[in-house]
Amino acid sequence: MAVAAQESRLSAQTDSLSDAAAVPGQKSSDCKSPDREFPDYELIELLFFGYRDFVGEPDQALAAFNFGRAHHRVLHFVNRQPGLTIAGLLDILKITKQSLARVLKDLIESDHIEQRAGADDRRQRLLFVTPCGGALAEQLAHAQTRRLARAIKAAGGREPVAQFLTHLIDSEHRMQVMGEVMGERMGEVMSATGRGRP
Amino acid sequence: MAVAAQESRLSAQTDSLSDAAAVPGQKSSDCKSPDREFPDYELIELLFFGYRDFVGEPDQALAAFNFGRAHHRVLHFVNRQPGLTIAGLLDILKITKQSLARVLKDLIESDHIEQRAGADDRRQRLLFVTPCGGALAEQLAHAQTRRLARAIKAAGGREPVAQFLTHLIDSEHRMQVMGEVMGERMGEVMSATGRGRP
DNA sequence: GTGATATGTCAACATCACTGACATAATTTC
DNA sequence: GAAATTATGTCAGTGATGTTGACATATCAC
Repeated sequence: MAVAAQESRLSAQTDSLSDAAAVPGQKSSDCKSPDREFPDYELIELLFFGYRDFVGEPDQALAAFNFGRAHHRVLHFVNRQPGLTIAGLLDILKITKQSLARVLKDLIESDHIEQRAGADDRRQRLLFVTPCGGALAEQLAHAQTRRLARAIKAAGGREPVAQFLTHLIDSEHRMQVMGEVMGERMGEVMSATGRGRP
Repeated sequence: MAVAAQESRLSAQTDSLSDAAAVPGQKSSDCKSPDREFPDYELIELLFFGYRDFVGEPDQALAAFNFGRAHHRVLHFVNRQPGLTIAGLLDILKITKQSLARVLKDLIESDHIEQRAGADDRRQRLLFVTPCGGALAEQLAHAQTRRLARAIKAAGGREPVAQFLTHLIDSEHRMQVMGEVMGERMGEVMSATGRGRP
């Protein structure tokens, strides 16, 4: 009703902002100009909803311990990279020392993670999961793996999915991330006190 | 498209084989216990890092407006579903009225979103993006679309990715989400005052 | 010994989520 | 037409997670 007329008026003014503001119908799906591609709203939203459920499942399980998503991330990476240092963890998570300290304190007090002084550098606090923490980390990872397996099956293969996710990462970070994700493959056999990330 | 579907179906059979062989870059191929599968840490982490960068880019752009991720989500869905109601938005975002009220207030005061009384039910506040808000929403969506396009290219096709993300969603929610994501496709031609979500 | 490094900690603050309670207006129902 | 229901607004309080900046301590490296 009055709405369409209003928008027409408004869009007439904002001609300079042209394409973006040539709004009335929001877009023109009929004209598929190659220079001005229509946003891929579908995938944007599927990624939103998919990720939400993906992390929502662990979130629920962690709520029983009064843990949140931040605890999960710390527990996950310490489980993955035994002997990880504080600095290493900060570099992976890209959060501040204080944010980490809070959740790490919880995890240590609840006996899910333990610290040991570094063998070579005794300033460092090497982080390890306890049996209890390792079990929890694995349990959560298994649930997520089951979900991933289902999704991979629907996708028709794991490799396209891995490629997709890898290239969702900023190209500047990609190599660093790959190193972290794949790290265990290379330096698998290490002494427990050896560094997780040299 | 049809090609992708065919490929999915065809490769579905060989997947169990290829995956079983390809995935376990993680664990060694020595012990492949079927009951106790090794967690897919790689994908879990790629999803974490990939999603972080995917939402990180909009986050940066929104910081200039003193907006956060919550503002982005609201702006996105209102842009996508013109005439969306408060209740509809709450149902999509799965947050509380208060959480929504805060960011919505910001978006309305900054002239990115506007409200109008419902035509049939005047209790409802139908939400619309302003030209300004629509432009911002589109700009952000375009940046994310470029990133997705790159990742899709690496994956070798869009359909597997869409399937993967769709099946990452809890099966109980999937249909509802599909309805929201695909909604615009079906009820494309609507008057501006028509409901976004009947 | 001096300076850099790894970590711990404190105070203060912002964002985004939550709960519960209550108010208002419009619609629906009987 | 009164009563119940619905859609929304709003207030007060809380919690989780992130931020900055400053400062303390132990250890290493030269």
